[in-house]
Amino acid sequence: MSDPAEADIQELDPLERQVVSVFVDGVKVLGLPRSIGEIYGLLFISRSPLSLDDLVRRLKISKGSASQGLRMLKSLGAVREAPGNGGGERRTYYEPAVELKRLVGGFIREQIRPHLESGKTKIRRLAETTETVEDEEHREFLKDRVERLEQWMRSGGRVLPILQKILGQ
Amino acid sequence: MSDPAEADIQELDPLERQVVSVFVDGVKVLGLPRSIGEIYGLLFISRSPLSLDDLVRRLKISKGSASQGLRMLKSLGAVREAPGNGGGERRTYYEPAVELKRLVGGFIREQIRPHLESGKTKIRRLAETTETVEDEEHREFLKDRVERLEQWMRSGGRVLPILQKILGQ
DNA sequence: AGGATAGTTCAATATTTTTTGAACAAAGAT
DNA sequence: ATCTTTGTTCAAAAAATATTGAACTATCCT
Repeated sequence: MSDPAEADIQELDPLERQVVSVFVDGVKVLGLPRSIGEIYGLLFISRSPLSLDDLVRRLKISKGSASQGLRMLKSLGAVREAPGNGGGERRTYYEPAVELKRLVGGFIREQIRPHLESGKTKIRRLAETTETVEDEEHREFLKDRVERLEQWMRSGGRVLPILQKILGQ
Repeated sequence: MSDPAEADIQELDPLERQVVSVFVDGVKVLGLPRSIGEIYGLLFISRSPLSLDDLVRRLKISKGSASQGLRMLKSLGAVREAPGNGGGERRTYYEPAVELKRLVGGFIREQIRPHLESGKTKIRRLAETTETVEDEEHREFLKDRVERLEQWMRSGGRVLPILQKILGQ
């Protein structure tokens, strides 16, 4: 069942390690866990799709980590299941999405938008609280600040599509 | 020396708590520690500049946290020392920078650019490693991937100034 | 049905990051 | 010169986050 010629490859070679390290750094900037970077990095530099088990073996991470990592990467649209490995193959193989547009889109959709939304909600509530302040001068100051927050949110909303457009090339 | 009427204000009022909470969420998205959000948030909603000691008392954080937090916020250009509180005042007071342009600029300069730079360096080294691969077909595949990484970095570099421009309004 | 292989879930553990607090440094006041 | 107030530093403690691994579910194969 096992193909020794492939199964024996365990450790990452130096080049693979370099690539993984680039992505580990990359995802850290985005606030995602290291395992995400490792998984995506290895997929990115592999010529053929890898199974969950390949990732576990080669990266020496737990099955749990690999499973959760793949789930998140799928939700971000950063990996997809490799299409039709013909006949009776049960295991699923994964390949990376390598178009920046798609990666950025997924990140914005999954990680940025939700926070922007919940921020807007909080700020709306804040605006209401502001109204109840008795002292007029103070109230005007607060309104001014809340107004500014709302402006920031609007700018944020405007900038995302533009970001996507520029990075989709 | 102490002005009881002011010094007695300890707890944050509900509105202040709401604002602080918005900023705590906000900085979390950016990958900055909660204390940064608390400090900036309280400054943002305060009508007059606050001293390090005010922050410690009102936010119930340690002097160390306040000091380090203020240092980071200064480096980001997100707070500045309040100008000339006249005569013999030794303590320094801080006020927030409230222009989005400045905040975004500081964040990009301090948090994004350095990572972009070190990423580029790593990728340059990677390109060299790629050259040493014997098998031509494999080498060509790797070159293709590294090329793509370089493209991503270029896109990143191009997008930052545009971001700043759009948010500077 | 029973066995084997693939993959998921989640409580416990490990790691990383942040915060604290006490010692220290700087500088004005007496 | 010494005391006092203000602020900084950094090792240790606490909190937050990620990873593990074992129990579980699903599905295919005989």
